Amino acid sequence: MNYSRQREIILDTLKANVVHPTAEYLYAILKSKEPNISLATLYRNLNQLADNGVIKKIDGLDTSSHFDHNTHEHYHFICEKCKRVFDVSSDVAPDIVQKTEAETGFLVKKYDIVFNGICRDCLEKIKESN
Amino acid sequence: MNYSRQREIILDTLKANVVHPTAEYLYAILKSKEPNISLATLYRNLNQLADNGVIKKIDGLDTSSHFDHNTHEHYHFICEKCKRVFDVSSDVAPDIVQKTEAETGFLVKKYDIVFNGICRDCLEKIKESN
DNA sequence: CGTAAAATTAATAACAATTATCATTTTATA
DNA sequence: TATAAAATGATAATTGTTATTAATTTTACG
Repeated sequence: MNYSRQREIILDTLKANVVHPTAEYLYAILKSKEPNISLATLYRNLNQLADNGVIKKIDGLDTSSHFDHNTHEHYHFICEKCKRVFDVSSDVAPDIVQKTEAETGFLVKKYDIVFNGICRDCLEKIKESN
Repeated sequence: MNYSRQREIILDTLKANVVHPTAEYLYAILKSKEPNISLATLYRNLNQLADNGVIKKIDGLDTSSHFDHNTHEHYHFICEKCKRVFDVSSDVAPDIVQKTEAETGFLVKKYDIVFNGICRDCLEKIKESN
């Protein structure tokens, strides 16, 4: 991977985001910093960064991929009401890779856990309106 | 959900499949039984069956959704070599929903675990060729 | 430094998977 | 059996993403 100004800006922008943005969301922000950046450049670099383990690509949350600068082991929860994505600690599934490899005899290279449901804020709102 | 001949055939075909087919794969099989069936009908019914909990939609394995007639709690593994999809027992992550709800205060409605790696057969083949 | 090879870019065409539309047909039930 | 709701087939449209290409930028090295 050679240096590229665009990739640096993409990574910086992702790091500055507490959310787990989609490419489309990131693109809107990037456009204001770097008006000539191309959507293809964004996708190319996000995939490249993910392939090199610098960031993480999250699939299965909704129709598009999301991207996460936090590469520490953790999972994700998407709220069906507000659509926000939250982190879930890896404590909820201890030793899952070792257990899976032991059970199957397969080699696990990567894995992900995705939860769907209602977040605490939205649960509160529902409770209030009743 | 009213009865429909096409939906019955779709469900029967899915049940007869040990694999976890994509819509495209299923469509090829269906065509031979029911030549006039439409791809839109297939997608419509797969989503409908999944929404009603009759089958399960698996996302995040590869670029397309896969469908599973087995609705018992279990996870999936896709081999990056042979592309086959395998079941993984729910034992590898005991009480994950309760733990997640306790940790987050969120309501978990559904979740899925997807593993990527190399299956035992492909590991053997790699070992042999060395 | 200068320059050639390799990597990256912007722009956009192309693609694959899925969903929407709509006129017609099938199903449930009064 | 008449009628309203549900489902269908055909296909257009949409969405998210990747491929192509000519131009530009970056890197390696003489």
